[in-house]
Amino acid sequence: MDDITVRRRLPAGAKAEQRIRDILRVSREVFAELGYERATTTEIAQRLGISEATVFTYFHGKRELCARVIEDWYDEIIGVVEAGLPRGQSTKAQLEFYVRTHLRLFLIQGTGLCALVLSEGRAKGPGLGEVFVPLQRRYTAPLMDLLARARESGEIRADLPLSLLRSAILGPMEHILWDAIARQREVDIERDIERTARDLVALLWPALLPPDLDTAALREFYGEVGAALRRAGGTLGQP
Amino acid sequence: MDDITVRRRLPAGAKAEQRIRDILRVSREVFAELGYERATTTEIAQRLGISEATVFTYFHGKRELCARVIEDWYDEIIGVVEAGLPRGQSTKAQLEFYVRTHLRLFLIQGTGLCALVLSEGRAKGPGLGEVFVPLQRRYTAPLMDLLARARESGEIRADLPLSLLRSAILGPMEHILWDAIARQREVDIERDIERTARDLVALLWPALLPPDLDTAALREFYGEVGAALRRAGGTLGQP
Amino acid sequence: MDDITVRRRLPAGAKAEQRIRDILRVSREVFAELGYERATTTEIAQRLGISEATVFTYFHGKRELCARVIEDWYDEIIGVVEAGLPRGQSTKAQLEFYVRTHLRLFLIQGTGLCALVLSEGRAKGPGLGEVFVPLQRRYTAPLMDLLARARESGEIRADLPLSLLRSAILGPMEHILWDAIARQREVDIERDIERTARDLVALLWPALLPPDLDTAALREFYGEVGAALRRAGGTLGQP
Amino acid sequence: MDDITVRRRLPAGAKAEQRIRDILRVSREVFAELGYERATTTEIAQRLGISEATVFTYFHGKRELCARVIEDWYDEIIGVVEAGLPRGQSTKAQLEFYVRTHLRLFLIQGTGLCALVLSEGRAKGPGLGEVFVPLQRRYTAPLMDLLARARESGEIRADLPLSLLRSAILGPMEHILWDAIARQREVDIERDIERTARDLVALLWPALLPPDLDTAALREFYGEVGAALRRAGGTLGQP
DNA sequence: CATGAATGAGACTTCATTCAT
DNA sequence: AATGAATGAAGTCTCATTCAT
Repeated sequence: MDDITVRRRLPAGAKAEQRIRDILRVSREVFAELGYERATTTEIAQRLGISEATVFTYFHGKRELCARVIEDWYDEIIGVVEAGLPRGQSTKAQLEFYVRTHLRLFLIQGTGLCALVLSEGRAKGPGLGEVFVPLQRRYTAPLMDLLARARESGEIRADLPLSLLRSAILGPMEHILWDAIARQREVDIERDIERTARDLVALLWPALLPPDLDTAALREFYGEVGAALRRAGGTLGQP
Repeated sequence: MDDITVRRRLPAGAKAEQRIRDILRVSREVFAELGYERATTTEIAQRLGISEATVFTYFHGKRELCARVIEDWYDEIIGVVEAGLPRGQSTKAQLEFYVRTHLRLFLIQGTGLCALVLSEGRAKGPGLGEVFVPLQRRYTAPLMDLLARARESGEIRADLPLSLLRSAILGPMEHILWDAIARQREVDIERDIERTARDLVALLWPALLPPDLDTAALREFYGEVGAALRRAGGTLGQP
Repeated sequence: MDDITVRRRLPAGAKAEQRIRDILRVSREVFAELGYERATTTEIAQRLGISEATVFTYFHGKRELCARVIEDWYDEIIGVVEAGLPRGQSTKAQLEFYVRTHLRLFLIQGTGLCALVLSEGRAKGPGLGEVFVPLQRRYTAPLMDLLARARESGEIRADLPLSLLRSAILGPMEHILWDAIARQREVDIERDIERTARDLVALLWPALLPPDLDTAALREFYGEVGAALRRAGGTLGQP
Repeated sequence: MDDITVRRRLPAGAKAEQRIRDILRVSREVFAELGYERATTTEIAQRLGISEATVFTYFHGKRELCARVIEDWYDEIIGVVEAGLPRGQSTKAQLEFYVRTHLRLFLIQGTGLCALVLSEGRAKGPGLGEVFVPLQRRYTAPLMDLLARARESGEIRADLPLSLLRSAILGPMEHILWDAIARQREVDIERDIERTARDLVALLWPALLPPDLDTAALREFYGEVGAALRRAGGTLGQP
């Protein structure tokens, strides 16, 4: 549609890349603070101490710029999660990591961006909407994988759609974040995040477990494993 | 402040009330579709087939109009919930009603408005923010009451803050809605809503119950052993 | 020009006249307070507690209304001056009356109208300008007559254009009024007016007198008249 | 207050300064012709053959633009007067210079601006009023100084407030200007100004001198007797 | 490459005025 | 006669975007 118009080639090179990084960094701030519509190219250029025209030298327009900001932000989050997820540990531990990491990343700078995504993701007209779907998919992929594996092994319940489980985890997180923003409490974030993440997983964990396991069966299993452990302990020493 | 100028008296009659209703109805649509900034008074007037000036005859400005739209929408939701909540039935049944009602109201038209509230509620400067706080409180009041009563009677857990429980219920709902919007599947909504509401409560219900510490610990142990076994299985083959 | 458009007939009758008087009274206030452009038909109607449309039932438009307001105001002033001017007394006394009367009429309500005339009288486009010239002439006529008579009798100087003398009297009056408005001192107006009028005439009077009369000749004349008076006094008694 | 939004940095260069001068020049014309309210940014832009937006690139709004126009105009007048006032010469000569200079400056372009100041200086609300008070003071300062010095030396009368003397000089000037505008006679301005200035000072000068009480009283007596004689003459015939 | 400068398009808003009732 | 209701026309102002230098 629009792409009939000829687009000038954007600059490239080491210096150019630094420029681009700077513009993206500041744009992220501005879009996060003000949202897409209220953010202005003027503001971005001014915070950088450069001319507005320069911004347009490196990006084809406000929309593209914003799209890049959001993509980069997603990439960052996805990268941190994929790099740090303690795959060796228990599902619950991985879940806690996931929640904690997200809360931290969002609270530090991401709430505005979160709002940005939420509100711009739905624009009807010539909005940013198209950009989001694949990003959203990549973004939730680690969590979906985690849940899928846990379900295959029977560790978590299989009687409900995975997407519902995902919503039950991401939803509260977002809600908590909005609440935090609304209340402007930015004090003692670190501590709060730790505790909130632990509390939230503690709260949700029972919801994820298979509902049909009988306490009696559990006890029996517990007893048997204990006995096996004790027997092995005679040979191997305490684990 | 600057309002030395006298404002035209608003029309008030049977016809006028119909006009106001019409304008509000269409404005709700437009704001919901486009958000505050992208929505234009021109669009609203055009959809109604009236002059823009007429809109300003009934509302003092875009902001006031939007505020009214949001207030009315909240009022609607609050009204429906308060009127229909089956207080005589079990907590779980009430919760199901609450979830079902919200999903329905939001899906029918409210998602855009939801986005509106979410994104405008945080606007700096002379935004709509001030309007929202009390509305938000009234809006969550029925749920908070429900939870508080259930907690006093020992029916649900008391070891975590109520606000967390609230987030664990409202959050997933919003997330589900966003998901639905993003996917544009508006087919078979009625059936979906019924099932989704039932599923969601089924999912969350165990999370709300007081943690039977024994059972919980057992379940966790069970899960962890299973996981360890699987991990080892990768190396050793099935035992 | 504009008068090609058909004008509806205006209402007439006793009731109608009262209406017209009311509208004119309030319009005068509003125009005086706000000036032509900032005054609105809305404001006028609202202060009267009537509908805007009613104003247009009695006047063809804002412009005509304002023109009537100004005409009536001029008529008032002219009437008061013509009725009260003490023609039997000395020129100086008449001048004092003229100045005092104007200061009072303007200060009580006229300053806004004065501003109105001053600023609207000069509008290039489709302004009110045409209305003013004849009014201005009628308005200054009493003063011009007074000066003309005094000049014919040799009482005041004949070496300068009458229009200059007129400016030397009206100009300071307006300047004093502007000053008073600017300073917002509306305290003790009555007393101030009295004194200011006396002072101003005292100041200007020497300027009006013929400059060439020799003090010596005056003294001689004085002596002769005095002698004549004394002689007559012997027959007639003290005057 | 609401100025959270960042304002575009104003251009600043040689070209920019020329632009600013052009805009100010034309704006002065337009405001002078039409007054603040009737003047439009559209008109200003059109006369310059530029886009309206360009005007707003250099000035933050109509009000600021108008304020600048008036300030510049005051500065011009003040500058010319202060630079040219022949302080070495007689008080009367200085007064003549002052009057002549003002008449010239005002007649050439200033009458509209004079009206602007007069009518906008009194606007309620967030008008231009605040700008004027200090300007007005600087503007009248040279005249006030001149009068004060002359009074100290006993050259002019001390029995009336200085402000009255000032009004007696500035007032007629303004009145003469209004008159000139109203009559649209812009022919032979130079010659007219010279003569009018000389005449006006000739007229007012006696008013400023200390009242030689004897002479003044005599003149008054003379005038009154003459008047009485004339009046009686109407009845009695010439004596 | 960077930018100063300009602008088209469009937003919200006001208000005198008309007309059917 | 009075008015409720509607509106055309116009005004101020913003901002993403372009282009010559």
